[in-house]
Amino acid sequence: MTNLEIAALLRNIAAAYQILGENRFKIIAYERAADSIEHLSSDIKDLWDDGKLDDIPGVGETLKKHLDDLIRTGKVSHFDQVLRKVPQSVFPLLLVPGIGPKRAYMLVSALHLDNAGTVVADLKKMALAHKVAILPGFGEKSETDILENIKTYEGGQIKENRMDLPSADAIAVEIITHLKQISEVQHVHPLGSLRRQVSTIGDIDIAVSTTKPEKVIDHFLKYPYKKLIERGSTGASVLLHNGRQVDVRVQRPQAYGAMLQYFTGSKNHNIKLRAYALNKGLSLSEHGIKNVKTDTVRTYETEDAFYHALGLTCIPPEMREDKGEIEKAGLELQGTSKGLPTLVNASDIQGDLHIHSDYDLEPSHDLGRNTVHEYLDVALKNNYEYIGFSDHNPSFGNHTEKQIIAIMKDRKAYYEQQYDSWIQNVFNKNEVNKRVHMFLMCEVDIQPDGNLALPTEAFAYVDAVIASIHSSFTQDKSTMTKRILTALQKHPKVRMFGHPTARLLGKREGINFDWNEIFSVCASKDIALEINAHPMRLDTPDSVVYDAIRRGIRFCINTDSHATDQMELIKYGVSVARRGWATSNDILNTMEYNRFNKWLKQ
DNA sequence: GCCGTTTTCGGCCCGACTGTTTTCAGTCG
Repeated sequence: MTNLEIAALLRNIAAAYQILGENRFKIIAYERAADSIEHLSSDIKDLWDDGKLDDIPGVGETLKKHLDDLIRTGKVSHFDQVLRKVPQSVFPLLLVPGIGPKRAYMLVSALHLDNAGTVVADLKKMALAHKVAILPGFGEKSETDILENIKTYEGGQIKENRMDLPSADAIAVEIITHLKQISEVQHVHPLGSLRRQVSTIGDIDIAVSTTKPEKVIDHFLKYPYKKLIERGSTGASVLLHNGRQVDVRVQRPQAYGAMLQYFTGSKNHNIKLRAYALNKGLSLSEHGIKNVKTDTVRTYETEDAFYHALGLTCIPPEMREDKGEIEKAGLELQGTSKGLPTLVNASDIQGDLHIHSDYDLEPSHDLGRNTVHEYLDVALKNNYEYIGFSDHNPSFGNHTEKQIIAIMKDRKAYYEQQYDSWIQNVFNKNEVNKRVHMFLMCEVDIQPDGNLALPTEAFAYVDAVIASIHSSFTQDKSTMTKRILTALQKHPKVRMFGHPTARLLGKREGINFDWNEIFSVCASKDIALEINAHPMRLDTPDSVVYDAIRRGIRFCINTDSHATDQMELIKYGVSVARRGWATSNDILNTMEYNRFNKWLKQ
């Protein structure tokens, strides 16, 4: 079962409990666990393998046992018992927006919608026949709303169809540009999962500070949208024509800090933070901090001031996932050395080591689209100290070993000649200063048997190799683990493991292997894991980065660019590192040239 | 059912919006 399927199952249990009138905190507990599992950035089976299911926020002894049964046997008898107590046709209805457990149960019972397979279509018929409006608690408006929402439901599940980060950025930039057209907008920030830089984004959340909330909301609603979801005095939500939801929330400038904090989340971070505050007699909301005893609310203009008022240093948004950041932020303010780590920044990056140029070495996979000179120009513009060209190896099937060796030799000569001519073009004689150094690398396929798709002799013509998997993704766990271990130890010039899980977000699940064994070999051979910054990959995943750092593993953040305009995507790789709590010491390509060179060619 | 820098028992994040209601329940984030 996937994380999403398990989350859905737990939500159904929560819904059943709600219908059955169970203790409401038990219901909340199931919902919270479902939320956590849905947003997990690693496969729950990996946590189960390591016996770390109760590391998941909201999963305790009981749920750990149930989940263990579920993963081992595919079923939990306690769950089945609970689910059997309510009509099965309520569950499909829960997927329709605006219909929760209570209303679903009411509709199913009152209208005798007994067929779980057709229940949504049956409800639609009933609504069209005006049989819904007459039910207690329903009315004309709810009947038309239900029809409207069924249409949305039929149009596809928006929730399962999350965006990559650049798509979300593009929408946010458009909305922000629109909002800034009026002078009443003082500050505006994208928040929610986008601000935390989660690997995929559902809704776009935006906060605005203003003294004229009504005017700002009116102006926001002039932006073209398909459907108004809701509108109130504190904000509005719309569905755009592209199917994406945008929530805009407004706040007075003097309380904007609380708004930023509240709207950035994550949900689990906020729940933990509010419980933490409650212990101190303080109640948190998007309006400020209330002293429970005196019932007075203080407002905060900035997030910094908001966290400080709780006795915490301001926690970077990428860390707000309830992984112990609140406790650490408290320690820091007490002056102990065990506070929050100083996260790596995009400006710390000194080079990009995974670049595909248009030099045709008859590779196994796609060529890049720009010339060596064009990439060097961008590297110079980015203030990089070095750049690594890592074209795919020449295809193994179409060449003899001898041919491959010859190709690699020619390639080395070509790159060196290109590099020399670039240096001469860019700098006049007096200024010759090789500010951008070049590494000649190669991204080499890890074959199904763990061999590398580059003859040993050809390694003489590269500085270093990135070993990556591009085929046979479905091998079983032990075969895959052995395959990777073999490849990483095949040649001393293998210095990085490229996009380790080979996942493509929303398209292809990651491959299955034993991370602990890979960590061990990376630690003993000082091999880096790549954080591939391509927004469809973001691989190594952030949760693995977090674990790996605790094992002493270091990383290299690369773009895997196939064109020069992709080099700017490095920022998304930096975000992954930050979400994994990486400092610049954990990221090898923050080192200046001499130190990096020494590491690469050790 | 979860959870602990005053607790292993006794609490549990907080508020907005909507529709159907005359004070609240359901849903959502």
